[in-house]
Amino acid sequence: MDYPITTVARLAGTTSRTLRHYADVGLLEPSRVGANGYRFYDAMALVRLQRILLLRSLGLPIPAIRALLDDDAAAPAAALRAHLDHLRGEQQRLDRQITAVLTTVEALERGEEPMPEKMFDGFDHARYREEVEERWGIDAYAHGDAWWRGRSDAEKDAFGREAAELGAGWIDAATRGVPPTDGGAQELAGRHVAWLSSVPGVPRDEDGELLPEYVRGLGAMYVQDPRFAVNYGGLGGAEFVRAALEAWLSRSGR
Amino acid sequence: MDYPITTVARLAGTTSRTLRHYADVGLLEPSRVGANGYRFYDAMALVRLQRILLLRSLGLPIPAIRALLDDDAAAPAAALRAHLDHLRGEQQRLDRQITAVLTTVEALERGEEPMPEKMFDGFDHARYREEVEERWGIDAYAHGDAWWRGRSDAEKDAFGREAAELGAGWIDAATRGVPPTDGGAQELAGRHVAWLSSVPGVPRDEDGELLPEYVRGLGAMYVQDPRFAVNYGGLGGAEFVRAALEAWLSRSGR
DNA sequence: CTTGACCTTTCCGCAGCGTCAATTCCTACT
DNA sequence: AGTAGGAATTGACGCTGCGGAAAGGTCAAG
Repeated sequence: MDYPITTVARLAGTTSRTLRHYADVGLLEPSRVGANGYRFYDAMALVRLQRILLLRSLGLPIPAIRALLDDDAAAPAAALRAHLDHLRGEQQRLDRQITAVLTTVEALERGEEPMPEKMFDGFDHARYREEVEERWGIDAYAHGDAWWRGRSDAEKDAFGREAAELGAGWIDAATRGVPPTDGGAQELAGRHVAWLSSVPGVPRDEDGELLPEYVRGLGAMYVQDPRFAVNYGGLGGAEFVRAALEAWLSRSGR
Repeated sequence: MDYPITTVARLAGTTSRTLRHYADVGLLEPSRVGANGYRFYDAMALVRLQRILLLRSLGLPIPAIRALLDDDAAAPAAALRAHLDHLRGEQQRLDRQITAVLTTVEALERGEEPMPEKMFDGFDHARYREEVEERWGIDAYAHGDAWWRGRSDAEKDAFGREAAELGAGWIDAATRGVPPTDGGAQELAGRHVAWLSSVPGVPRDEDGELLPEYVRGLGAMYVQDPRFAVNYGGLGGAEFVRAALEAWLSRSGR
């Protein structure tokens, strides 16, 4: 007792194309193939199909399903838990992406320029000040604009160039796969802080050192706001920068 | 002043292949192409690249980015809000999938059969009873097993056949795109309730009618548990069934 | 015998690049 | 000038899970 392909497809709520595909990838063979090449499926095949469709509705990839169904020693619960971890990872990624889109949309609707204007800048001036002041409540850049306009073109260029070099260095370090505590990354962190420190008006302690809170706040901002993250190769790069800055702070006695 | 492709890729935290791909799909053309075919990018191209990478890091598809950057009349905020809706939809889908995987994993670890055993059944007996009792606290199937074992093979077959026909009908209705309040769907709902009602031991009121709470609970269970949803073509089908049952209940005076 | 429904295989398409492969180009060193 | 080596180029295939179209067999009914 077996049934032709369309009947099976209707019964199981899928398509004949899918059934052929499953046969192609060795996931579900028809129980019988007529002399004319027609495929037929019996009860056992239907049970297997139900299982396949269940697992696919849970999002498992086809090779995982094959392993689960074919390997007698396979532990379904363990496989599903692993899949669950993967799904949770996706969920977190989505969450972060949503907040990133949201901050960008809100900035846009406040009338801010959402995208970098100055090449190699990585340090868009007005934007930077507004963000820092609004979000972190720090009176940085009180005289920022005046300072910037007071620089010579060569000085502006040098500042921008260092920004670009830092960006490229961070991107390189982040994609090389070394930990943020790595020597190279820590050197970058030092340079980054020095670069920040070259700006007058940023918040400092009595010794003239940047406030660690300020550096931490910037790190958080790099991660949260894609308009900054883009300067470090995207979200992953920004997270690397934040971690490296954090490590640098704790290593240099906060 | 322009830069070769690898330099630009490193600066922007991407790859030369990606830049070529963007040129292929008309998203970012190099500002200059040497006589030898080499690509070079100037400051304007870099700015555009930064914007592209920012938008991609937000998850926007390439055609949307092209529309945003090329169409002067495009409203970036609106596009991003639309994208946000899409992301939220994905998030909800993920949430539901995660709970589905979780219920399956938990059932598995309680030692239950996670997958359908009886073809055309859609009504696995022991499972059904356990689920209903455990989850909905209803003393259904008090005599269920005895009743089932007492049936003749022909009766079992008829019961299973009706289950299969209902399943196929639901799948068909759900994929046809009609609303759950549609006449055909409502007729299915009626048949479904009658089918459920043919089982002794299910909870009823004084008139012998199924308790609406019981029907509602089953509808919720079809949606939440993929082991049931699979009988209705997956999550979407199960949601259709739940909605149709709900509508049927309210139309038949609760 | 023809129609029409259902079946077959085969191949392109999709999103966004990664990853060869084969080839050419530029720079630097001898 | 020759040559090695690094960097660039253009194809073209691969991946995921099928959808869909083309071109053609099969089968029951009229």
